[in-house]
Amino acid sequence: MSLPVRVRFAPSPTGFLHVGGARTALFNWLYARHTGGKFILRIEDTDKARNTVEAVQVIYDGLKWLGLDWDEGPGVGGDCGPYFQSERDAVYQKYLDKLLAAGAVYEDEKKAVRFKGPRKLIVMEDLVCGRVEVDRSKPINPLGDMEPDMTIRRPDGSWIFHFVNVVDDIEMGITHVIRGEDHLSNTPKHIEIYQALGVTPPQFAHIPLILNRSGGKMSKRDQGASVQQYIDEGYAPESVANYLCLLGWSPKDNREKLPMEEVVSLFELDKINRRNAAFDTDKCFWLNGQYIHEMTLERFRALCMPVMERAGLPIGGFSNDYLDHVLASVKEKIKLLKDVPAWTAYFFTDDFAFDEEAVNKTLRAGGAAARLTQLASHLETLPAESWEPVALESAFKALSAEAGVKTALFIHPARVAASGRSVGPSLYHMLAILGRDKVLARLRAAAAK
RNA sequence: GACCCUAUCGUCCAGUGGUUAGGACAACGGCCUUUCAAGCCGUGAACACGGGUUCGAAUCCCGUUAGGGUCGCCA
Repeated sequence: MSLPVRVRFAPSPTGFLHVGGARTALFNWLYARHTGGKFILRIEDTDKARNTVEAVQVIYDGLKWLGLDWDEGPGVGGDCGPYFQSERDAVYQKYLDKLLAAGAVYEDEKKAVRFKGPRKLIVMEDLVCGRVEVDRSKPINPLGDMEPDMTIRRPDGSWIFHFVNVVDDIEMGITHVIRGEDHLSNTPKHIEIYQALGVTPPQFAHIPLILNRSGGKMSKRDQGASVQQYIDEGYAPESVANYLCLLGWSPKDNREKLPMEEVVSLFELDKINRRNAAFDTDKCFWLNGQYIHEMTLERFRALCMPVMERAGLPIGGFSNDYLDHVLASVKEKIKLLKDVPAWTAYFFTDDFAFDEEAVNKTLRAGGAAARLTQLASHLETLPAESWEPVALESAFKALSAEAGVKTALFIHPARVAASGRSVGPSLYHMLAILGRDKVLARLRAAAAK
C-alpha cells in the first residue's frame, strides 16, 4: 500500500509567474487531483533581498486564475505550516543540528555552513526521465577539481535553497517531487542530503522545459512568458490551462480541446514526454477562440463584463437582454476578450470611433453617400415590427434589385456607417440589435459627412 | 569545458519492430458569405546523420552532430 500522494508547488516570489512555473504547478495539481492526493503551496522566500508581499500575491492570483486550488498553504493552512520558508527557521535549525551530529556539515573560513559531499555514485529512478546515474566521485574538469561542497547556510544565518527545499519536502511529507528539468542536475545533491539525514527520498518526476518560439529557454522577456500577460490580453483561463496541459502531455487520441475534468482522469506522470517544448502562441490563441466560440453565453458575459467596464463602455445603462444580444452577435467572431470593447462600443454609445481605412474605402467611395440616403429612406418604410434580421435582409435585397446594383454596395457602407468598422457581426443582426432610430440616424449622418 | 537530458512536418502532439508515418496550429489554395480575426473543404510539409542488431527499423544498441539543462553564499 503506497502512501497518499502529497505534491507541492514551491515558487520563489519574484513578482512574476512564469508559464513554466504555472505548467509545473498545473502538473502537480493534476497529479494530486488524479490520485486523490494533496496539492500544497509553499513559498520559497529564503532570499530576503527579493521578497515582497506583492510578489507573493502575483503567485496566488495566477494560480487562482488558472483554477489551481491548493489544499495546504497560505490562506488555507494545514498541519505542516508555516508555508513560508522565511518563517521556518527553527525547523531548519533542527535539521542542521542533525547533520552536525552526523558530522555531515562544517563551517568554512567565511562562517558559511557547507555540506560535506559524500562523492559517490548517485542513481535516480525518475518517473519521467527514467534511470539516471551521476557519478559524483569524478572530478568536474580535466584539472581534477572536485565540485565544491555546497553551501547550505550563509554567514548571515539565512538558508540556501537545496537544504531547505529538502527539509521542507521531508517535513511536509511530500511523496512526489514534480518540477522542471532544470532541477534534474540538482537532484543528486538533494539525494545526498536525504541520505545524510537517513530519510528515503521522494519519487522524482522532472518535466521538460518550455522553450520560446526560437528554441531557447523561455525567459522573462519572451512573448507570453508571464501568466499576467494572458490575463491582460483577454484569454479565458480554461483555454490557457488546456494549452499548458498539451505541452509535454497529451490524451494520446489527437484531441486538442478537452475539459480539465477529463485531463484529471487521464493524467499520468509516465505519459509525460521528455522533450522540451516550444510555446506556440498561435495555437494558444486559436484554442482560446475555440473556447470562446463554444462556451455558454453566461460564461462569455461573465468574462466580458469586467473587460467592458474597464474599457469605460456605459453598459450599465442597457438591459441585460440588450447586452446579451450584443455579446451573442460577436461571440463567434472574437478570439480575445480584450477585443470585445472595440467590437461592441458602437452598441453602447454614439460617440464611437470610425476606422479610417474603412471610411476611405467604403464611405468615401463614389456614390456611397447617395446610396446611404437611399437606403435610409427605404428602411424607413419598414414597419416597426419588421425591424428584424430576415425582413432587413429582404429590404436590402429588394432595394439593390430596384437600383440594379449588387447588394454589397449597400451592405458595406451601411456597416461602416452604423459601426465605424468594416468587420463585425452579421450586418442584419447588428442593425436589428441597434434599432431603427439609431440606424436611420447613423446612415443619414454618414451620408451627410 | 565537465556532467546530465533530448532529437518525427516551421511548431505542438500521436506512432514503442511490419503504417500510404496520423492529428492540431501556422502557411498556401478553394468554397460559402455582407465583412472576417468566423465556418467548411483541400494542398504542401517530418522520422538529424553514420554505423550496427533484425527477414524487416521512426521505433532497439553504439557513435557523431545539434539543441537544452546543471555546475552559486539564485531558486
